[in-house]
Formats: sequence, C-alpha cells, structure tokens
Amino acid sequence: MYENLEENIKDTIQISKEELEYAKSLFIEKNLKKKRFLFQAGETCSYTIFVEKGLLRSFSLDKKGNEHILQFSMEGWWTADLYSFFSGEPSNYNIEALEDSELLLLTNETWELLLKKIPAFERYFRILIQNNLINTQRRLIGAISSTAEERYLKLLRDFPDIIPRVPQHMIASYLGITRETLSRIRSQIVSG
Amino acid sequence: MYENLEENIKDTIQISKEELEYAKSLFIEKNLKKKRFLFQAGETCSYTIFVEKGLLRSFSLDKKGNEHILQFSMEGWWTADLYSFFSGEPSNYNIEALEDSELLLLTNETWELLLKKIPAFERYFRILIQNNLINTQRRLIGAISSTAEERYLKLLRDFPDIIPRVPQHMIASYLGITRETLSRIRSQIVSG
DNA sequence: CGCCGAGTTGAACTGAATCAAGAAACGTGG
DNA sequence: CCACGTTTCTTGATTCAGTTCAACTCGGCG
Repeated sequence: MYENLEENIKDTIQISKEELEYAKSLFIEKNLKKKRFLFQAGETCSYTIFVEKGLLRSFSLDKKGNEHILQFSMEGWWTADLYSFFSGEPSNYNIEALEDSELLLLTNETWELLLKKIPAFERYFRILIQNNLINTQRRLIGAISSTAEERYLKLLRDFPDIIPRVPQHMIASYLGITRETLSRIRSQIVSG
Repeated sequence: MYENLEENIKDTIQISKEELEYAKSLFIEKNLKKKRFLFQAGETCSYTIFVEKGLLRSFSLDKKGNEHILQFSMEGWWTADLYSFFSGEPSNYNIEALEDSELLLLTNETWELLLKKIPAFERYFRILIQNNLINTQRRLIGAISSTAEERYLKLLRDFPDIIPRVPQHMIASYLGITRETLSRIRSQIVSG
C-alpha cells in the first residue's frame, strides 16, 4: 500500500527508517471507486492526497457548465486544492477518480504534525510544489502562445502515459479546447 | 535597502534577530537600470531574486519572435527561473527591469547555506512557492476558459497596481492577446 | 525639429467554437 | 451473454473572437 509513497520520499529527501515509519503512520488510507468524488466545488479540501494507485483529475466548472481540468494525478503524484486546504475556504475545484484508486491522505493536523516532527518534510514538499510550479508555468506559457495542435503534440511528448488512460474529451478539456477540435486534430495527424 | 525583505520574512516565519542579520549578510545587492537584463534566454539563471524596489518582468520568446510575459515582479516579490536556477541548465526566460530597481540576490551556494543554517527558510520558500503556484493555477484556468475581456477585467481587479506602471502592450502580452485586441477592449469598456 | 516607440482604428482573414447529427464503444441489468 | 441506453467520438456547416496587416496619431526625447 505504501510502496509508491516510500519510493517518492526516498528519492527526494534523506530520511531514517524510523522517521519513514512514523510518517506512514500519519496517513489515512482511502479507496475511491471510479467516478466517485473526493470532494466537490463548494466543499473544503480537507486533505493533501497522495495517489498510491489509480488516477484522479481535478477540475473546475465555469458559468456555462464547461469543465476545465487543472491536472491529472496518477500513482506517485500528489494533489489537492492548496488554497482551500490551507485557508479552510470552500474549493472551486472538484477531485474525481477516473479509475479505482488507492489514496493516502494527510489532514491539516497530520500535515502540520509531520512537518513539526520531521522538518525534512518541509524540504520534501517545497521540492514537490516547486516542480509543480515549473510545470504549471510551462503550461501557462503554452496556453497563451501555442495553437491547439501544438499543445496536443506537446502533451503527447511530455505525458504520453496519461492519454490512453483518459477519455478524449477530458484531454480536450485539459488542453483548453473542445472535443470536436481535438478529434479533428487527431484525424489530421494520422492522415498527414 | 532591506526593509521590504525583512518585512516579508517576518510576516511569513518566526525568526530571531541574529538569524535575520545572518540571512541578510548572504544577499548580494544589485541595482538594475530600466531596460537592462538580469539574464537573457540561453544564459543560466544564477540567482533567486528579491525585488526590494522597482519592477521586473520575466518573459519568453516564441519562434515568431513574440514575447510572452510569465510574470511581473514588483517590490516585495521574489522571482527567478526556478528550473534553470536548480538545474544549472540555460533558461528559456529573460528577466528585465521595467523601472530602475534595487535587487537582492541569492546564488545557489548562498541559498543552500541559508537553508542549512536556518531551516525555517525551507518553510519560508515553501510558502512563497505555494502561493505562486496557487496564482499560476488560477491564471492557467483563466487562460483556457475565459475571453480576452474577462481576463483583462480580472487583472484589473486582482492587480490594479501593476497596470499604470507597465506599457499597454506588455499587459497584452501578459494576458496572451495582441496589443490591438487590448486596445479595443479598453475603448469598449470606457464607452460601454 | 524630427524621429521612434506606443497606442488606436479599420478591414480582411482564420483558428477554433458552436450547432447539429450520426456512428461507435461501453457497461449494466435482465 | 445479449440488448438497450448512455456516453464518447466523429464529421460537416456555420459563426465568431481574436489575429494580422496596414495606416494614422500622439507624446516624449535626442
């Protein structure tokens, strides 16, 4: 149950066996079946979530009811609405399982406890968040400077594993285009 | 010279007078005149930069030669190309002063030293990066889900101070639209 | 005084959205 | 294991937001 988490931690920071065991003891194990939500917009995001197995998406809804996917999170990744988690305010995002998933959760309290007891985790989370920021900045620049096709090709290059596990229309909504446009782009790539 | 930095640190973490003095001793002071670059794409970003006074922009160039502004950084803000700074690889971004600016710089070495000597700075940077991530995620969702006008109005609401300090065409390039489109949006807002 | 960067305005063009309809794939219960 | 309804994907026709190209104005600075 904790293999991916252990690996991820060991790859990022130096930590003793005892500390690792203590850390693991703080997590809540949760299984989330496909199509179930961990939370929905309007609710508070009460956890930071490590995906041990499976696949989640976080997305928001605009006024017209269109979904916009902020990120996919597969095994070995963390996710949460950081703003809601730290402020306690209601989230604008939804987190939903796209496959049957095994999750490891930290509450606000256990998260603080972990950092207090094992300060190396400050570094761990800083590095994770930093990598996430670097990626999000790249995606932002891509979103304001590239065509739909360029963005799709970039996704194909950077995260090829995600694509076969997710319905097309969700890829489209991750890229910020309509399903119709993505369908046309794909047929054009095959033939051209 | 260090007022904004001190204030920013004290607002974010608990730290003793001596620690603060030590921290301050690690920074390099640098003045950067308007229109001068701290570094350009192709060079490595050798510093994390605190803006004590003035205003910077970081931006990238696409193949067509168009600029895309990742962020404006005014006094009290940090900036850098995190990827380049930590990996040592050449940066894709440029950082340029939009006003005569006073900067405080940490190199890779002094940055590591600071974290080693005063672990509370792990927390400090984690919180900064986290807030930056939250903002960048919002901007990303905005970029893929809102119209040009909505994005401009949102900028007006969220960061009204930036706008009068920066030429219009840079606001446009921050929003991911052309100067012509921004000009039309603005004239429409006034009349409508 | 003249030049250059910044901003405005108009007209034509285009990438992607929208609207509409049908085909294929999926999974759920009988 | 099949049948049916639902979801997903595709294709075509039309529309529209924003780009591109071009010409002109304004203000500041050498």
